[in-house]
Amino acid sequence: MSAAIVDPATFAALGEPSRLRIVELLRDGPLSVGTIVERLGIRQPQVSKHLRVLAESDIVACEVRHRHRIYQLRPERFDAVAHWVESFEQLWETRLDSLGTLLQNLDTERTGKP
Amino acid sequence: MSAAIVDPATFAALGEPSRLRIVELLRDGPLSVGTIVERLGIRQPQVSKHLRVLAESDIVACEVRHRHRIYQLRPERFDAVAHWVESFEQLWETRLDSLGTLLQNLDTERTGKP
DNA sequence: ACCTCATATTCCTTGACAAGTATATGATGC
DNA sequence: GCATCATATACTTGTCAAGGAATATGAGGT
Repeated sequence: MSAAIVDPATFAALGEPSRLRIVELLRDGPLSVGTIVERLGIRQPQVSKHLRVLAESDIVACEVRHRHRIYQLRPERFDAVAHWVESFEQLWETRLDSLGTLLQNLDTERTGKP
Repeated sequence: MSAAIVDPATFAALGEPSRLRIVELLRDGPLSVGTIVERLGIRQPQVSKHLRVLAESDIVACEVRHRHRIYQLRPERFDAVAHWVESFEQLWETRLDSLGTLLQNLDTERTGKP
């Protein structure tokens, strides 16, 4: 149980700004497509498309409710990501000094963009 | 402290398969570019480019070590992701039955990809 | 100064993906 | 059955990012 694997597609799905907004909206509870549309100010087709991507990554699930389609987050993927991150954090402590002061004051002025 | 925000760019960076592989390689410790190249079998220029993206997202840090450049993971982003995920997981328990059996046996045969 | 190793950068091409618009589906009520 | 509401899909277009190949940079050693 050392590895902790996560499908890159999960991250890719969350990497799109609008999709991340949708996910954060759904954190507070299930919502219909129409509600998401009006809350985020994105057009309905794009919302549907984004939800499709999220559904294909098993990040959300859909339930048909009367006339509406209610989308909700699925815990499994979040658990997977949680475990994945944990598998990294365990090592910070373990390795705090294993390589000495390899990176001590790493301010590393990073790559200047034009 | 309710929100827990993560830059979508962080997820986007991790969403690229090769980049995720690099990150997982680095989980076991800092590595030089050349080592990553030979371990993953990706060409050097792409590795450098991927590392650039990861560095711009503050996922990795670079240290010049003699002739080599040693890349290492930076804990901060992982902490951020960890908190972000936690902000979701706290709600699963809270809401376990709030909508009844909304998603019970959700096997949802998802959209068949070719 | 030159050569070489290690890595970064540029240019090019190609494929993926998101937004926009229009249209299709599908259930519901009349 | 027809109209309508809610949502999904199709098609087009523009943009951006990844891979490939070649080249540039830059530090070390001699």
